[in-house]
Amino acid sequence: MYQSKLFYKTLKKAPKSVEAVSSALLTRAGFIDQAGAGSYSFLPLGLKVLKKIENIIREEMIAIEGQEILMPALTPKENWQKTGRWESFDVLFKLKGNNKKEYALAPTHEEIISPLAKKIILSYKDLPFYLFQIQTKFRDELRVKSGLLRTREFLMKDLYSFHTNQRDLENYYKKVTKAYLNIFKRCGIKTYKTLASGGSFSKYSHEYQTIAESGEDIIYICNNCQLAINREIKSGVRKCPDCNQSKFDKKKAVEVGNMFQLGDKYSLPFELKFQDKESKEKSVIMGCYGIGLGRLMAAVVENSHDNKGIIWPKEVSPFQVHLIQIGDNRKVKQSAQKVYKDLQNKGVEVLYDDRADKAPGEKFAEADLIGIPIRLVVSEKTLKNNCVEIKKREKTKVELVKINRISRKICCQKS
RNA sequence: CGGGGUAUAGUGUAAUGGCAGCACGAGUCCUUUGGGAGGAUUUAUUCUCGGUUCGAAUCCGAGUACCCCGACCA
Repeated sequence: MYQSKLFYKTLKKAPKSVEAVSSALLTRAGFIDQAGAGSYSFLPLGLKVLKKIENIIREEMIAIEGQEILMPALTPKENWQKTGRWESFDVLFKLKGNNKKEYALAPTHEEIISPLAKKIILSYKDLPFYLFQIQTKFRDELRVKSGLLRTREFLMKDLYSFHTNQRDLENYYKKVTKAYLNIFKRCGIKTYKTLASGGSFSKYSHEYQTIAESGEDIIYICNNCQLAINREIKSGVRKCPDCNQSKFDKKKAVEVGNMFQLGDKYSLPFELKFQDKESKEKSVIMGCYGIGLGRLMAAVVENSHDNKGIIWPKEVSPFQVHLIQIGDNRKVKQSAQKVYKDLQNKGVEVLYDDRADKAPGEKFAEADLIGIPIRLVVSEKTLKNNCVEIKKREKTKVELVKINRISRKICCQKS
């Protein structure tokens, strides 16, 4: 991508209404734009990151036999009445269509997926299965917060599992735990599995929390085994339920994912049943598992930045390489072009700062702000030695590499 | 939903009730090219509506938007 063509604009200062570090940096670097309270546009750079996160999640879901589907956001009132959530779900977006027909913009999809599953499940032979989608959710939050961390409209991965019994659910629950840890690791953040309230779903749930100053949750991390406990249930918990120790670190954190054992909570209202081996009718046992993509993206930035800007972890960076051309004479331009084409031909995603009218300082400052992990510089100075300069975003050390070796060097680092 | 705050150029900010200014950005021209470079020049319906006043960015009222704290929160 030629930077001269990229739809973006950087800001030296964040708009004054922006407070959280992640939204300040994402706004300043041209990844997102606020459309209103709790609603954001993702610009080309931001959408690239979001898509990378989406693909990581998709891969990990497929690896645990998840099958991708897509359900509607616009959903009929009757489904929500069946579970009582038309009234009890206080952030439900309700709207009226023609003929006074009422709808909910779905904040989650148990009410949609349960009747869907009912059409497929007849016998124990149809179970288990696992369905997920990556789709926009709507929640009419009483108060939005901290940029992408709490919005009214957000992309969410929601996975639902269907089982014949509790033990099978618990086994799958463990698999999802592993998949979640992979996802967060690949996104470059450390998360803590956190025991939390089940809300309206179940007695307990598990959340995946990452430490962040802008976070709205308080968690207590066990010094011994690293299990965390959400403040919302901590008052009743003196010792770590996993290892029985009682020393904890208290931290502010962002919840990037969660998991619930639903049991038959939604099977009952939707009469989600199957026939077992003895031809007896039983309720399907369900689990649900969510990850907020935009929030995860913001959490990555909360975790990984310095005073100059964002530092993207490799797998979620909008581009792998930021190629900067300094000076505009023919030799520099041709050499930079060649490096750009070589890398592209090898499948490396490159943002190429080809702008002739920008001073070097500005280009470097922008590159630091945008935060692509590898920076290459082609200039008269480097070309004297027939070289390209290479620097990692988080390091200060620069290195010169012969121009004909650079694409190979980058491709080696990739793997 | 309760409480608090803010609203001036694209962004950040100034202006006793008395000429709307500055910095950066952006446009044009020139110079410059290794850490947001320099010069010239251009760039505003002070959120909206109403009121007070000779005169309102400034005071008053209403509205709207956004932010923060709390409550709430799969």
